[in-house]
Amino acid sequence: MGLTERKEREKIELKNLILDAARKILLGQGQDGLSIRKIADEIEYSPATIYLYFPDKDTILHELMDMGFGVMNEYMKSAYAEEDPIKRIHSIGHAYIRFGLENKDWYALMFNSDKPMKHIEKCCEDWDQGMAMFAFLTQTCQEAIKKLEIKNIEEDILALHLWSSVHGLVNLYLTERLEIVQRNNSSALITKTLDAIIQTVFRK
Amino acid sequence: MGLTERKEREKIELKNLILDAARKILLGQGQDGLSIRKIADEIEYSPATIYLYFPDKDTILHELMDMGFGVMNEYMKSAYAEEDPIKRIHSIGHAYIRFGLENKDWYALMFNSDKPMKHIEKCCEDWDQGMAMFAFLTQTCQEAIKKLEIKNIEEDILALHLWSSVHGLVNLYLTERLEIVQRNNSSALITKTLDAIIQTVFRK
DNA sequence: GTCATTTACTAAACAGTGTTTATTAACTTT
DNA sequence: AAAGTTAATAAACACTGTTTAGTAAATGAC
Repeated sequence: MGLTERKEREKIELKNLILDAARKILLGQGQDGLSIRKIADEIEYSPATIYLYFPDKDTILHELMDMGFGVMNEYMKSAYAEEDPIKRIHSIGHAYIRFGLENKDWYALMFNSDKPMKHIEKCCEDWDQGMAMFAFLTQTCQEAIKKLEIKNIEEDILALHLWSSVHGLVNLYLTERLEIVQRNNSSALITKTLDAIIQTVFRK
Repeated sequence: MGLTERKEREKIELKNLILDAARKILLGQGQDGLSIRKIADEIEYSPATIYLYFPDKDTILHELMDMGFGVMNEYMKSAYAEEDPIKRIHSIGHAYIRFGLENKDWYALMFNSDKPMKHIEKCCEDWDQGMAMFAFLTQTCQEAIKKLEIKNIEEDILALHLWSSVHGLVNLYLTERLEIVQRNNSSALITKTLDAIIQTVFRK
């Protein structure tokens, strides 16, 4: 039965070919520019073929989302290695922002788009990589609170404070609201603001 | 020349009819569900007619955005009246969040959609209502910093800190990332987090 | 080797989308 | 009444996600 195995392999190969083409189009033309027909053109198959490998477009977007978390993890590597919890929070924050600013399309897909989330609702898959990252932040917050002996702050509230701040900053930047409100170098402004936030939170 | 005046009036009336239909569809079916053809159906004209009154769909979205700021200003009214700067920041924050959670479609259009913004680029119109609101927040931050004699914080950095936090919270909620990370009552969690943020920022 | 079955793929269609163009019908002015 | 202007539209163009019916090739059984 060596033949069926080869078939299996070829099926997976075409699946990857589709995802690869989708990734290329996403990064080149954004989520709005990503269509089933363009993927089909790219891999030189008919649009209908794609539906033999994926039930719908949302599923493809969800798979791309997972790839995006892979990219983000690269940015987080040095943060994962950091021993000191406060420095680690710094590192996580800056990595998060750098990832967001440098990967507009990945970011939008992972943190703003509701299409892959609707797919989650339907198919019971979860947002596990996002949850894992938030769990890591919460863990780090707990360590930081313990180390600095901060009172009256729960770690998950602090984690959410930090996450929403960087998420807000990245979103304001990516949707161009920042540069409208403040014309000068908004990318530098974000970094400065993040530093100020962390300083405010952990000041004695 | 009373006739031409009547014509003018009728032109404006149809323009308002279009915007009214657009608003109705936006609130009923979201931005994705809002199409030129649906507007045309609603007002019982042909789709092409709409293009006699608006150059493109983005312009309509931009006009809706302005209407959205009108709705938001209602939420902000009590905040505008508040004398004490710290209480005012509280009030602004809660009004912002309440508006966001209760008006998903307005919020997405005003603070996330890039389509009305692209229209701004093309037509040199600005995001004046958004800028005015941020200016009010910055002004309030300045007053608060002065009153509490806080050192080492610039008012615009603080304002951006607060804005990005609530913007992030609202977005995480609306895109359902919050309820995935934290299953229980995420609306209450947001309020709690906002209170914690303000407490952290203005603690002695 | 031939025939039946399964597999892989696609052309065409459906119902949508924003937008443009040519045309018609009605109203205004001379 | 004729000419000119204006308001509205039908139809088309180039897209979108998705489904269905049909074809051609590879495989399995005899």
